[in-house]
Amino acid sequence: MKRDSRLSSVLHALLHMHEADGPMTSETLAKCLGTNPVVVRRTMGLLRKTGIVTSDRGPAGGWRIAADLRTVTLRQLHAALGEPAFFAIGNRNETPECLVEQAVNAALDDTFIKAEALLLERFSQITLADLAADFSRRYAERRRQGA
Amino acid sequence: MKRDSRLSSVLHALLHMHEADGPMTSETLAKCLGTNPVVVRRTMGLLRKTGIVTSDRGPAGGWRIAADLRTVTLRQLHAALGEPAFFAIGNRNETPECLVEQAVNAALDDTFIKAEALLLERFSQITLADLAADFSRRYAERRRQGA
DNA sequence: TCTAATCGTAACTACATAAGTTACATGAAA
DNA sequence: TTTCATGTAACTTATGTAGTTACGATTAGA
Repeated sequence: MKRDSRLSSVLHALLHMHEADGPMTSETLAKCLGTNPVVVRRTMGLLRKTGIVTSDRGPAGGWRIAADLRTVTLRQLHAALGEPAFFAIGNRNETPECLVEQAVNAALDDTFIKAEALLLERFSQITLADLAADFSRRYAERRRQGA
Repeated sequence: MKRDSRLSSVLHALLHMHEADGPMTSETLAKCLGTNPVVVRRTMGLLRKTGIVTSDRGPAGGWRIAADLRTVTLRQLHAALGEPAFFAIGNRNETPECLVEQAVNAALDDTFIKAEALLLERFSQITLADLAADFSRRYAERRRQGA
């Protein structure tokens, strides 16, 4: 099963945009991510709808961050992407008549609901500013080691 | 992305086998699950490899549970199925050069590793006997309510 | 106004994987 | 020997992200 890597992609893109002076084009971002400009536009377009980024056409156009990094959480980004499913495992039938299957679903649902709550909770606590700070630490560390 | 429902399926099948007197055929199990006998054989075959069930060919053949329900956990069943991925979301690139992407991966990995640990922990605490008992409660409840 | 840069988007292909299906070989019981 | 049942290969279907091609729309600047 192919994994959805859009959250990873937009985080990567947003941090590069944060480091950049002006707007970044889909072309440039695509090179950073190792993908295609159309994929970038398609995915970033979802963030534009919620006001996290803006885009401008024409020469000197491109993508810019439109929000304070301290206020944008991973949870908001996940929501902006349409809240894709976290889990690759699920029930065979969500509303079964069979009592056996109801017992099975109850056990699995209980577990997955708790795991999803944990994920959402953590996602709501991590901001873009946190990631930017972590990048800065890694950058300083690499320079310190002369790499 | 299509969800893997094999764990749900084998749990459903195992509880029906537990309730049954003798062995159950792939045909019968397929009807319980609303699927195809070949799918049943393919999936149950994975459990046979780890000794959780046995199968016999010929007339009066079929599938039987070969383990004590109190000793079989959801974690063991997940392992028997080949430890399919829990998450439908992942990193774009698992071993990036880019420091930005490393920071992104670190944040996501930290969250997903903790969630996976929670899932495995809970799965290791739930046995087939627990599910069978829950089914019995539901069954008694339905009878009590005259349904 | 013309040109080039850039996004917006439709339409199609590629890919991965569980599930479903068909077909047939293998083996066991009566 | 017949029948029932599993074992398994091979193929199709379903689903959704990712990748690609193509082209229209918009904008800055000469």
